[in-house]
Amino acid sequence: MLRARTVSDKDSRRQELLDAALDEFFERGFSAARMEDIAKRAGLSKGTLYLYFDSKDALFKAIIDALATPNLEVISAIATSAPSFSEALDRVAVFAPTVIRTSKLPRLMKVIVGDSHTFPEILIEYRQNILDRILGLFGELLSQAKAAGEIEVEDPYLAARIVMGPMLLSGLWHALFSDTPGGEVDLEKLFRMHASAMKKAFAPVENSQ
Amino acid sequence: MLRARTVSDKDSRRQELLDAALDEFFERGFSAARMEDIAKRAGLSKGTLYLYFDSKDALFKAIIDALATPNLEVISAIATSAPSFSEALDRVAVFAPTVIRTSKLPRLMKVIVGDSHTFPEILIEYRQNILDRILGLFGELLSQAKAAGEIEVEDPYLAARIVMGPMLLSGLWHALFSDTPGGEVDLEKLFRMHASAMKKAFAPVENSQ
Amino acid sequence: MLRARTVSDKDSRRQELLDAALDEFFERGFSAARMEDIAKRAGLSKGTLYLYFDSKDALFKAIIDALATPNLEVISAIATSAPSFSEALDRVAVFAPTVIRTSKLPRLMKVIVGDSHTFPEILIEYRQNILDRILGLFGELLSQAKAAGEIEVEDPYLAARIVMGPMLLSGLWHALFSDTPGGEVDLEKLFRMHASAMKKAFAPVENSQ
Amino acid sequence: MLRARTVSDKDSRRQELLDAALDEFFERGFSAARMEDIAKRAGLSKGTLYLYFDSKDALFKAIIDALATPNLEVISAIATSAPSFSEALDRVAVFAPTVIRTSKLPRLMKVIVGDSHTFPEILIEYRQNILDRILGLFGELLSQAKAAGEIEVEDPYLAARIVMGPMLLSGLWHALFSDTPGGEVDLEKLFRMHASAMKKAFAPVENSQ
DNA sequence: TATGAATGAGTCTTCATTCAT
DNA sequence: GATGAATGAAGACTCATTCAT
Repeated sequence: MLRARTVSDKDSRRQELLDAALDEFFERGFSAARMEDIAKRAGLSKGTLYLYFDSKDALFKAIIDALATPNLEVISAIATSAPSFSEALDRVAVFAPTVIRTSKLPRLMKVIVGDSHTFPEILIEYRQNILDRILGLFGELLSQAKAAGEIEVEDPYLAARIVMGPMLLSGLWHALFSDTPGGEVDLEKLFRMHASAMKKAFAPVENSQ
Repeated sequence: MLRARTVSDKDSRRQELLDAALDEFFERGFSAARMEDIAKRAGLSKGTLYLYFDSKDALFKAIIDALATPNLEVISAIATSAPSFSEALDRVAVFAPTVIRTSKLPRLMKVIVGDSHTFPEILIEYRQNILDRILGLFGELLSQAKAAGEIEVEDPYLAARIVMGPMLLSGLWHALFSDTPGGEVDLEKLFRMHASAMKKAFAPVENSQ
Repeated sequence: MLRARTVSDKDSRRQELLDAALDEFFERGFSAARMEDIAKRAGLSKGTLYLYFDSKDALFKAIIDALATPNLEVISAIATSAPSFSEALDRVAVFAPTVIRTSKLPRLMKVIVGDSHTFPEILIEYRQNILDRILGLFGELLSQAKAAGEIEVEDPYLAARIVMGPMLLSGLWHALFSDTPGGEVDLEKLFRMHASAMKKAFAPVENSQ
Repeated sequence: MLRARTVSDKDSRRQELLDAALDEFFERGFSAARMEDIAKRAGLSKGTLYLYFDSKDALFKAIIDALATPNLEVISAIATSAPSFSEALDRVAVFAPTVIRTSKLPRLMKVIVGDSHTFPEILIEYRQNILDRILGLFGELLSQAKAAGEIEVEDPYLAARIVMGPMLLSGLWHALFSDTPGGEVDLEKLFRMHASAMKKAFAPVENSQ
């Protein structure tokens, strides 16, 4: 392989390694993934991989770091920019299928679920920094919608789990089964139904006298 | 260790090994789990473990076999015995927290998600025999409720994923985080809200003239 | 298995175990042979085998002991009872094919060649007590025939190796190849030719003027 | 250990490993030989051995492959280049002692006899490709000599076994006993006698009127 | 920087041997 | 005496990591 001379060369090579690693971790699991395979997948040799990451552990952590924040931001953008709960659900219905199909998020979810045990402290950190944040955003959204009289809900932060549940299910399902016969799901239709269902689920009770 | 002489001795020892294995696979992942640790957790030696299971692979498959069907049946019982969709949701609200807290199902879910790659064929089989079945049961339930005019829903079998989503989320969450500070969730409240939300989500539109 | 009550019961059971062990050692080699398989082959359990032989090593040694002397005696009988070298060869021609085909000798030869390294001291002992003895008997036979003017030979004890060579070859060949296609040898014909060839090989030079 | 960088470095290291493996297989038998000992004997570590051979099995097969053909060729050269049976025997008398004392052939013979059971298919192949070929060469030699009136023999291809027998005996004997007291054999003398004995054994009957 | 040869700790699996029943 | 469950030492093989080139 040619040498990476410039800083941006190094950055892009680093990124290729992260991508390759996520793929291998996803396909084989952290323990079973081989450093040499990761390097090869990125078109490099085993030794070179170690110029970029000190260890397999470091590689794992780097993946989490590299993906957690951006993903959080995307989701955050959807949740916070929407003027209403209803509008947020519509945006989810539009974006979720694409995110599930094209982003690394579903693969990352699978890796985190599957290999979390390797670094318990990372798992806790991840939950606090990412998952709690995301649930908090949706909880906040519901909370504000409730305050605005848009919806009626007992505990907005718990309700966020009801809203997010189908997304997790769809993401993991896609990661695990999308390429097996009978494993395809019509995500567009599903999330259209999801938006509509959630709107009705939390709609204020009509007291129309 | 005392000797297992009778058939039932051997059965119970086999069961202890399966339990120990699920725990180890759950805590460390299939690859990283050590046969010796599994044996020790069951109070036996490495060699003895091999009297009961031919290999690590066989142990993994035995876990799936031993747990898949019973779990399917429990869920099936809830879904099919209910006289209505509404009643089924109420039952889920009652049982789900207990199942999530006390059964092996959440740990099994985590293991299957995390180590699915080890035996791709098992994963597919599991999806077809268990997951598709469960989703199918709920889909059927929704379908019948729709036919009975109890609910209004575009695609009952897709809607089943909306209903199941929060269960998966709660199960995995419990498996991963229930023992970490801040990871507890009020499952009773959550599933009460879930039942109520789902009832409203698919309630027929009131045409109140 | 029924208990061996009488002394002769025990003897015959011991013999069955020795036979089974020779078979397994022959088929798998000493290292790879499993005590359990030996026991099963004799219709007994692993534990019972240890009532008769203290260890795998002891079993190996017992085989040598049990077979070495009788075999030596049979050969000795042929070599010493013959009134002449010529007559001895004729008897070999008659007996060798049967011995090769039906006795344990060829299998024993293979085991000794193959697993001798396990017990170097046994190998040396075996050479001295059995092989040197057999070669010595034939050497003696040749020596006497030379003294009697029946044959002409430079070194009778070395010549014995020329006479014995084809027997070893045929024995090992039979042990290794007799049951594979194309591995059969017409032993009767071979040893008839052998007898005739050896008679001529060592015949005194005719100085018939 | 220094690194093998060039192709020829790797070739020679491979050869060292083959030599070490033959030694270990010869001394301990295939089953009992330890990969680590083989590696150490070649001055390498266990892991490095696996860079050159995929498995213990592969190592065994590689030994056969590496030695079978060259040995066949040497023998073939002696057998086919001789102008007469008599001349061939004289050449054998010259070469056999050296081959037995210095080549790997006797050790290989012992390994093949002793560990044949490990790979039955290799054994059959070896018999067909090497042993049958060698016996065939000598058979052919005898056959031509017979046609030329040099010798008189009923079945030249069977007679080859009579000629070869002492070579096998001497080879195995040397491999097993040459380094034990009393195990030395005067090979030069033996093969001189062998040549002379075989010439006489198959000499045409003098019909001297 | 980049490479891949070398290493050895770590893990699955086998099996001789023991011993409770 | 007979059995086979239990044990743990031993060995094949893998792979993260190092480092000479």
